Amino acid sequence: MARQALTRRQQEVYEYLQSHGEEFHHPPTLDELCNALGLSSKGSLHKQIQALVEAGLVQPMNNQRRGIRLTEEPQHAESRLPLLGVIAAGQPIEAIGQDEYIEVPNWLHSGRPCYVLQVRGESMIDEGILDGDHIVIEQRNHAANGEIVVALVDGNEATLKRIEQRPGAVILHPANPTMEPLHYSPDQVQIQGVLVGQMRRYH
Amino acid sequence: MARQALTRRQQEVYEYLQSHGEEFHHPPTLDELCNALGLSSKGSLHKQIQALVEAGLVQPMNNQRRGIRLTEEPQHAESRLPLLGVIAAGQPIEAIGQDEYIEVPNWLHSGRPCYVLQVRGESMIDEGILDGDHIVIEQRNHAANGEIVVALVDGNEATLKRIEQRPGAVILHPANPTMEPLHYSPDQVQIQGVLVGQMRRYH
DNA sequence: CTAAAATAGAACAAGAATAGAACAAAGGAG
DNA sequence: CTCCTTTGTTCTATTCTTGTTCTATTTTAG
Repeated sequence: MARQALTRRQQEVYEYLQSHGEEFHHPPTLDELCNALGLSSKGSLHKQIQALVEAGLVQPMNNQRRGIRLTEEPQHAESRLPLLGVIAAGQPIEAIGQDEYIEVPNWLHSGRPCYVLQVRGESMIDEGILDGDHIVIEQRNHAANGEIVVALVDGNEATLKRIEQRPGAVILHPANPTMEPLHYSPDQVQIQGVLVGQMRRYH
Repeated sequence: MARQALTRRQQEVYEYLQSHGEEFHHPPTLDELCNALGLSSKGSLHKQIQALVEAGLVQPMNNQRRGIRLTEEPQHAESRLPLLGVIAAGQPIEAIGQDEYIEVPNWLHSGRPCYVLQVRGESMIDEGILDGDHIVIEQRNHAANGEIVVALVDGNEATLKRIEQRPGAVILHPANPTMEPLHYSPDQVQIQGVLVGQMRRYH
């Protein structure tokens, strides 16, 4: 499908659907969209929508009346995740420049919101995570025992460790034989995310 | 296309598009660009843009009106590399089904031809390569000392090891303290590729 | 100084967007 | 099943937007 570039208005309509599409109880009808966009003719809008259909961005609706809906997460085009910074055991996460993004293959991260950190230090060496590796973190504030998490200890020390949660205690296991497991009270430890992927380059 | 050198103004316009192009909601029109550049005549600007089109730097827009856009975007696309099979130290590479491909971020592999293998076994555990990891291999039949290579020993045993080449001998260093370096004669060892990247998923 | 480049400005033409009406098909109510 | 309402589709006429062309003038570079 040779995707023709969108015109200005088509772009606007598409972006509106992306951002405000959720506000409708049901997928919006042409009239509802006209209203929302300040148009007074649905015939005009229909033409725009039709262009989006041909561009593969909107589900074709052949005379059906199920409203306008976007195609399912189409090309996953944004397989880029924000690269938030550098994590070194025992230190705050060091932010990188602003709005840095990095390519991540889709099969490496879950469908849920994720971000990427770069690892500094050897604290996870026994888990096969080396200095300089990029790790993919799923944004969550809870974890299952045995998962590797990005945890914030005492509000400012970020660390990457395997977690064990017991009644009244949280134990963080470093994957480095020279370090001891650390015991905390649950309110000292805040889970920032769970490790779902890892990448390394050698050249 | 013999790319004619850009004039001063053409260069300026092009650099502006590169740096400030993102600031526009939609690809800018000639008028918008005039405004942003402090020009008062779009006729003039059109001539500059036209030169950039002929230089191949700006997408030609034949009477269409969808704004000015540069011709470089599609490099973000994530490429897929062939997933050839499973490598386990000391065994032939076990082919996976035919024509299997896997997404690999562009920054992980070199520009040169590469393929992907899945690792079985613990033989590279000290290099941070675990059982189940996917590794990206650049197709080459030579390597520098210290690089990690996929080597074929005696014609059928594939193995992933750090290589050391001396006159008259090839030494393969497993990255596992329980294994000894292996010495071979150069004609026993055939290099199949060099490790350039590695990926792992945890879920 | 001379040629090329850059600018302003006007005028034009074709694409894009709009309104509005009319029509057709779908879905629901009775 | 039939009628009626809703909603998608098609069409035309009109207006707006924006790329294109041209010419005259000014600025810059060799």
